[in-house]
Amino acid sequence: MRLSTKSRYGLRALFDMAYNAGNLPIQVKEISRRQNISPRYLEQIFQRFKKAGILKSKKGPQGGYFLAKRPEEITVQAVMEAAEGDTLLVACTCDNTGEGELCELDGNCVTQQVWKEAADLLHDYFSGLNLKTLCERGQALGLKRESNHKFMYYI
Amino acid sequence: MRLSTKSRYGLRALFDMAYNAGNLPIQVKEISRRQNISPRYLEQIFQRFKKAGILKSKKGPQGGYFLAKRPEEITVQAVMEAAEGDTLLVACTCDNTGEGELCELDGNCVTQQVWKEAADLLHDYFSGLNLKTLCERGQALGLKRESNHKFMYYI
DNA sequence: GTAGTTCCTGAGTTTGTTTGTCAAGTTTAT
DNA sequence: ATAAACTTGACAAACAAACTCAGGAACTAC
Repeated sequence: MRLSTKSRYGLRALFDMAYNAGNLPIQVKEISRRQNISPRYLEQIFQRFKKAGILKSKKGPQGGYFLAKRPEEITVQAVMEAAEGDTLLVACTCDNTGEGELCELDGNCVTQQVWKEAADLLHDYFSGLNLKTLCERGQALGLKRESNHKFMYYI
Repeated sequence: MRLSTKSRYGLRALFDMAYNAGNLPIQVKEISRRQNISPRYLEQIFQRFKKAGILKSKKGPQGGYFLAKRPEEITVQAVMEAAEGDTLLVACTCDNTGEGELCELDGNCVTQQVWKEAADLLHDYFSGLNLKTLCERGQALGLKRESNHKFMYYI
């Protein structure tokens, strides 16, 4: 039950954007440098976020990605769903490959309840968190913002 | 974030044992038939449970696996840890491959908090459930027990 | 038209799942 | 006692899926 890197990297990257960039387009290159994530891989993750309506993009110089909504409108739950794709939070409603019926027939699926309740637990928790929440936490922790980073290297 | 089949199959199998077999040794073959799980794979999972002190085994005819403790002493949490091995519940305390320090340096790990809290949530939930709990649930659902199943095929 | 980006497709590597083979131990029947 | 049948135990090969990364095409600003 490992959390995929898509979620971990993805959330870290989005937090980074909300915390450091605000609304401005920022390049994958920048984020990957700050967060130490493979740029190419991060691009893929961002594609998912784009399809999910979390990010928008702009090509060309001065281009990059930027948040499609306000930070408080982007929940961690939405990020998870976009990143993991299958939207299976904990994974099993006992229908892995159409074996769902069999589970019902057997009736032996108390475990299904367990996974369902666990998934709900996570769902509720993740739904209560959004990028704004995370930014506030970051500020509470005293995390440094790397603002105007673009210009630092041009002088 | 998919729950590995080791956990799903494993818990289902253990529940099956507690519910149907009681203390008697039961064969992998039987469980895999009832639960529709690949027998060889289930054996591997049971080896983990054996090492974790959840199951014991007996070879030869009339042999099989049986619970090493009473059902109420086997928590779902313990099953998860035994099945998943790495004991990583949600996976990331940000030290995937010794990159932990880097996360601290960056200080950009608000996400670490999030995963930690989510993991704790699951840990608490799973620790509150055990095989006896599940059996009671099964009974409440009116699941049929397949008792004396051995003899049914010998007449 | 040139440089800086995102976007699309694919390939290599790892991990998870399944199946196969044979050895070791136990019970039962002869 | 001895053989036969049954069951776990250990190892490894085959198969599938997912993770990770790379190359080049498409687009946009200047």
